[in-house]
Amino acid sequence: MQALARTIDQRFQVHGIPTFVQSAAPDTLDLLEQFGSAVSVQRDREIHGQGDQANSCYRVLRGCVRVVKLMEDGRRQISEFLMAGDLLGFDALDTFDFAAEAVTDVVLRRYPRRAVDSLVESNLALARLLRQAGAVSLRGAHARLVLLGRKTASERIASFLVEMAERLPQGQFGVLDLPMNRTDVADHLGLTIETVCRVLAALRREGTIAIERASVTIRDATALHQMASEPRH
Amino acid sequence: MQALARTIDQRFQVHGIPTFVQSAAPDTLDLLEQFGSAVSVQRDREIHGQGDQANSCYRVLRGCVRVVKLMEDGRRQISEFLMAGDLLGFDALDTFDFAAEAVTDVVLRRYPRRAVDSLVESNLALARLLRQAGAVSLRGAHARLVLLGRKTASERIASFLVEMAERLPQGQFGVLDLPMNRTDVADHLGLTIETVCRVLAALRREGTIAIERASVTIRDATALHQMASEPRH
DNA sequence: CGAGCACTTGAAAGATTTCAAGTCCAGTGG
DNA sequence: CCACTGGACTTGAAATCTTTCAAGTGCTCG
Repeated sequence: MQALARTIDQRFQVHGIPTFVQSAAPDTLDLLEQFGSAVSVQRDREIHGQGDQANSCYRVLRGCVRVVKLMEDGRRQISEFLMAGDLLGFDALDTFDFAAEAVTDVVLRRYPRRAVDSLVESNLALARLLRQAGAVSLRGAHARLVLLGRKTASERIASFLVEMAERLPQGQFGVLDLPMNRTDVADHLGLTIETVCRVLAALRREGTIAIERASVTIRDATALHQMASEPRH
Repeated sequence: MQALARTIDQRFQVHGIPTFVQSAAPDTLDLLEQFGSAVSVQRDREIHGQGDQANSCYRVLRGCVRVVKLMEDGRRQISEFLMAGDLLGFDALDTFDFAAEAVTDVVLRRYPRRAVDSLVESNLALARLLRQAGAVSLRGAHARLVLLGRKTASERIASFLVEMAERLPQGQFGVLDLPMNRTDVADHLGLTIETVCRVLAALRREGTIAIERASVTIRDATALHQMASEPRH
C-alpha cells in the first residue's frame, strides 16, 4: 500500500506515511497550493511557539522539524520529528499547544489557516486527505504512547531507528543520517542523553549497527526489529 | 468556553472535552443519529479487538471504556479512558490498531462506518465536528506523551486525578468514583500497580486526597494541581 | 592552538519495579 | 448466619534500570 500511495500522490504525505487518497484527482489539491508561500527557517529557530495563535499550516519541503512541548522547569518532550512531505498544524485548534523548531535548516510551504479552513469546506478531496492525515497522526501518537509507557530504553532506541529507517527516501537502505542530536533523541524517547549514548554503544558493540557521528548504519535489521518489539499490527 | 459549549451542544463531546461547534445547527447532526443503534456491552467484554476491521463508530452513552494496546509479551498500554459523551473510532483508518473494552457495563450508540463516511462528505457541520474532535483527541495524546515521557510517578498520578476531576459531570466536585481498577490506572500511566498504590497512599497520608476503595476525594486541589506540573497552556 | 560543544564513558545514587507477604471485602456454600 | 475463598488492593524489602554526577574525548571553528 505504501508503494501504491507513492505512485498516486507523492506531494502530500503525512508524518512520514504517504496518504492514500483514492478518489482525489491530483488537480483538486492544487487549489490549496495557490495559497501557499515558501518559508525558510534556520537551524534551531522557532517556526511557531507553544501557545501561539494557529494562523498558519505548513508542509515540510526540506529539512527536519521537531515538535516540542516544554514544561515549566525545562523538561522537554519531542512528540515527533517531521521530515520532507510531512504536514504541520493542519489539525490545530485556535492555538498551538506545542512549539515547532527547525532541527536543520528548513524549507516549508506555508498556507494561511483561513484559506485552508475555507477550502476544506468546499473541497471534498482536501477534506478527505486531511481527515486521513489526522487519523495517521493519531495512530502514530498511540504507538508512541506504548513506546513511552511500556518499552525499555533499548526497545525505544531500536524502535526509533526502525522508524527512521522506514521513513528513509525510497531506494536508500540501512544508512540513516540522523539530523537531530542526541539530546533531541533523548527528549523524543523519554530518556537522558547518556542513556541514549550507552544503548547506541551497546548496539554497536553487538554489531547490530555502526555509528559515525550523525550517521547510523543498520547492519542487522532483523535483530533491530526484534529488539523494537512492536505491538502486533 | 467549556460551559458555553455545554449549552450549545451537549450530545457530542469528544474525549471528555465538549466540542464547540459554532455554526452547526443541532438538527444537522441528527442526520447521523438516525443511523445509530444502541449496543450494550458487559464489564470486561471487548467492544472491538486490536486489528479488527473498522466497520463501526461508537459514542459512549453510559459507563467507561478503555482503549488498549497490547504487546506480544502481554505488556499493556491504555491510551485513554472514554466516558459518557466520548467518541470512539470516528478517526479510524480501515482497521483498528487498538482494542476497546468495557471497564464497567457500558451502553454505546453504534454508527455504521459507511453511514458516517458518506454523511461526513455531505454534511459540513458533521465534518467540522469530527475534524475538531480529531484535533482535541490529538491534543490529548500529546499531553499524555509528556506525561509518559517526562513526568515522575507522583506527577502522573496527580495529573490523572486532576484530569478525572475535570471530566466530572458538572455540579460534582472533588469526589471521584474511579470506575477502573488499579491495574488499569497503572497501564494508563506507564507504572506498576504497586507504584500506583504507594503514590495514592502517600497522597492520602499528606492529606491531599482521601481514599475509599474506588472513590477518591480531593481534599487539597491546589496541592494536587501543583504536583501535576502540567506544561504551561 | 585553544575554546566550546556534542558526544562518550564510568561510578554512585535514586526511582520504580519485582518479589513476597499480607489485608480487606464481596460473594458462596455449608 | 458465618466461615471460606478469590480477587483487588496494600505494604515491605530487595533488585534493577535509568538517571545523576563527573570526567574525559574528539571535532569544529575562530
